[in-house]
Amino acid sequence: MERKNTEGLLRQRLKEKGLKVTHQRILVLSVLEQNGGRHMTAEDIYELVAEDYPEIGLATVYRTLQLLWDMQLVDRINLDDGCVRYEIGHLCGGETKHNHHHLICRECGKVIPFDADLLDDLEHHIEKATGFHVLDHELKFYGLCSECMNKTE
Amino acid sequence: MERKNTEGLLRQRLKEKGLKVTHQRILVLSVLEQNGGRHMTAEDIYELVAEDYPEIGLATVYRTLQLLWDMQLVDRINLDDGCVRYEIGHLCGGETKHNHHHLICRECGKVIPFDADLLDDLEHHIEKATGFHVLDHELKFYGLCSECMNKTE
DNA sequence: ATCTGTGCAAACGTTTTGCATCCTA
DNA sequence: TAGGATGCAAAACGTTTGCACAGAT
Repeated sequence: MERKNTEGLLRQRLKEKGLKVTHQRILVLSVLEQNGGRHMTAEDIYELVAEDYPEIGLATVYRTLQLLWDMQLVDRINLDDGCVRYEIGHLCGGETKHNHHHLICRECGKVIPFDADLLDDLEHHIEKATGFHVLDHELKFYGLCSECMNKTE
Repeated sequence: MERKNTEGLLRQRLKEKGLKVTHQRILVLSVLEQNGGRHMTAEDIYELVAEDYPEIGLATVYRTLQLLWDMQLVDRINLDDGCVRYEIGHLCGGETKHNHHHLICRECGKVIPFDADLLDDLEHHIEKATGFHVLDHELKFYGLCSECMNKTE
């Protein structure tokens, strides 16, 4: 599977918009890239970037994540635990083609990733029916995980 | 379409759990029932209940919504605008059988409801493959609405 | 009479903002 | 060197919690 140069993509898009390439922006994206499978909070990212670049501020991380999201370089997920999470964007050529969804247990709160790719048809249908151009989706299932099911019954 | 007596359902479930039937609980559910199509924040609900029952507190609304959600009498939606929203539960026999999803425009933030019912197969597949018992789902599509598409190009 | 539920206000944790300074272009 | 970007601290925001009192069973 082809893998794009994510940093190069960032540089290019910043240039297009007349924005500046800073260490902080490069580092935030690079941390997300190196943690492909994880769903990271701003705080998580802040701590990891701070290992290499201790003078970074949390506010900068928030501002950068917003920017990267606007540019479609990162994906956003909300697991209903009070903070937004980020991961490297599916457009960046990460191995997860963003067909993974989440099963959230109502009882114990566990989050189980689940892969499926039945949404492409639906996206095409939406585009035809409404003129809305779909870029991304977020699908969550709520219910009871097998352990909690057994405990309850 | 059959329509259940939602208040009766609440009374019954409270009794089952040994919890008390209070005006506040009845009123919160009834406001949600009367605003079937809307996605209401705790604040919205608080203000409407307060018209009939001014002494209610916002904390009670939050506690009640949590309770109603635990009992599966209301659905929760997160439209990424910083607050959780609620609507009358699809189990209560509301006319929306909860096959309506949301298209969120990245440009202007508009939220467009969209009906589709292609998720039942996927839910069955999940139950078989993982043992996770699905009760509910939340599906959001992010992209560009037709107006913003035309503006950009 | 008991014990859950409530209202109020304070606390909480995440995210945003104002402003002086820094640094990329 | 000019204007966007940053770090810091304070503010803002939705939501939760502690506690004394009220009210349902």
